[in-house]
Amino acid sequence: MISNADIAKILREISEYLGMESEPFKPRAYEKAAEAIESLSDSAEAAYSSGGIDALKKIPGVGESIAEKIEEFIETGKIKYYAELKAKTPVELSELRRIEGLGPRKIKALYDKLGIKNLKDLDKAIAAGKIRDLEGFGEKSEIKFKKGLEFVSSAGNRMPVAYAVPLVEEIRARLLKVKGVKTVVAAGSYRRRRETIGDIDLLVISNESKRVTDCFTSMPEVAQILASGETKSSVKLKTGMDVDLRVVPDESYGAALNYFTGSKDHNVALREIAIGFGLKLNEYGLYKGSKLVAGKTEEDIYNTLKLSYIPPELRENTGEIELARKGKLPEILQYGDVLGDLQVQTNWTDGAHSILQMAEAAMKLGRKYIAITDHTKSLGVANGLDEKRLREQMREIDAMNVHLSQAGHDFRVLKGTECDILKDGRLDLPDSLLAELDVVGVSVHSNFNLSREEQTKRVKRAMANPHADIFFHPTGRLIGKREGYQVDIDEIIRHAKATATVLEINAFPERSDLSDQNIRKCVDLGVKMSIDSDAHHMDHLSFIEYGISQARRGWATKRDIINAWPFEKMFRFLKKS
DNA sequence: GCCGTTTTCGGCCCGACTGTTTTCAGTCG
Repeated sequence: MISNADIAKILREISEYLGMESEPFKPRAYEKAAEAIESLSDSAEAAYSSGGIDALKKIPGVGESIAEKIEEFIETGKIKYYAELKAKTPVELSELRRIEGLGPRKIKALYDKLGIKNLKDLDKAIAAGKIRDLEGFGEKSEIKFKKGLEFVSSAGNRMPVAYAVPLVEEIRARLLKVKGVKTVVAAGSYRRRRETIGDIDLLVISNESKRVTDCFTSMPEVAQILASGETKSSVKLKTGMDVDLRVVPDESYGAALNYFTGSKDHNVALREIAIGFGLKLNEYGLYKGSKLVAGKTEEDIYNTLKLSYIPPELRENTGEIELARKGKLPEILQYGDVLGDLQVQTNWTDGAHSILQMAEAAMKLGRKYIAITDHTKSLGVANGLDEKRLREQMREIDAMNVHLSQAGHDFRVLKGTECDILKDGRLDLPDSLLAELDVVGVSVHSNFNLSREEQTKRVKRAMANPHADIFFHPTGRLIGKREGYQVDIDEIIRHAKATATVLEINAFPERSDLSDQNIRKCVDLGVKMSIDSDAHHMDHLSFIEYGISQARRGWATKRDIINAWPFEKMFRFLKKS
């Protein structure tokens, strides 16, 4: 089986090989095709097997020639054209490209002149002092590559956006204190709320860029200054994370924010539209000749380009621009739309706090309800509940609701479970007990290594149980720790439709499960979803916000998210099955 | 190599910074 990522990778390598020659436009074409394939929500291989080469050509950026190469790759696992390019310059591209400052042209020069094929060769050449004498290189290049090599091993991998928040806030607070600074905004993938970020992009509004830059590059977290100029500087932190800083004057705020938020593809598409209107868009504004026509706000820029405003979470050039042109962007879920939380654990199992503590914390956040969904008995490590303890917990919750209502709180605690799905797809609690609960979540916590077919069958059986309301964290992945279990998620989504099972958008940062792409599939099919914190601690309840981001990135509207509905409607929907 | 409310041919996003150069190519986002 060939994944979209595999196809994108080989197309991207072709692009880079072409970039080594003086090919002016082909590299861009391959690059564009790679990005399109990568952001496809469906498998290109599946598209090819049902629709042939014509289906491939429907992908934007894929024409006759690239479609043929993808076909060859799917059919034979190889692309001859790629092999020829690689034979000409047999280097480990993906390795060498991780070095800051090494692009296709320099990689080629190093290979041609010193025979450098990989990082090991590069290390040796540096040790022998060979780089500095090379034409087009020098002593500084040698030092830069040496530093680059040090960072490759500790290279900051992408991290869930939530985990970058404290760092971003700290840097923001620091820069805001610099004299002359009006605004500091984190843009880039942070603002687009991608599930993980690879670097941090900060935009500062100030007329005194020198002061800001000095403060920024001398922060204690900085390990290396990668660039430091008039308006732009860039550092690598000791953690391996890159942070870019851009300082612009007030009148360019909207243009700079738009430029710096990206995505790159979205920006390129906007600039092409600007050209169509005889305008030029850059980070300082939208220009007609040398006259500034928009730039103060992002809204101005979109409106001048005859587009409706596009929220940052949608700016990936995956169809949002066409819809904005027609004024038909979906009204995506708003922050604040989620009224309650349908997955919360307590100290009855592996959570840190009591039911009451979690309820009070949720009330403080303005929630109207939470479902207590502790683990079940087969999850021994979490001290999962058996029937007897769950019944005890249910009595406590009933009493608590009476107490809360008497105290005048418009808040409800729902009786629920995160019921383990057993190896054969049966559930860990008897149907008679499940029938008495308000919310039955089901989830996989064991037997991760089943085959794709077996795992899919197992989950489908659990979802088919008439008491199963929500399938929690449907793919089981933990970002940076483990891939999800093997499961046919498309089949699960179809099955969710057929059985009226809700699929969860688990907002716990390292889960972020469903992914935005899977959310969009659910939206397209009309499968309902819930956004839950999976809180094991009071502080986790606010993770809901990241789930909302994820839902927005998946183009979900209020209609798609059951806990954005009024309580009664949500409750009726759960109990319907 | 791709693409079309300006085009089936002739365009292709735009600018900052660095290092190695005496005016610019390469890299990056």
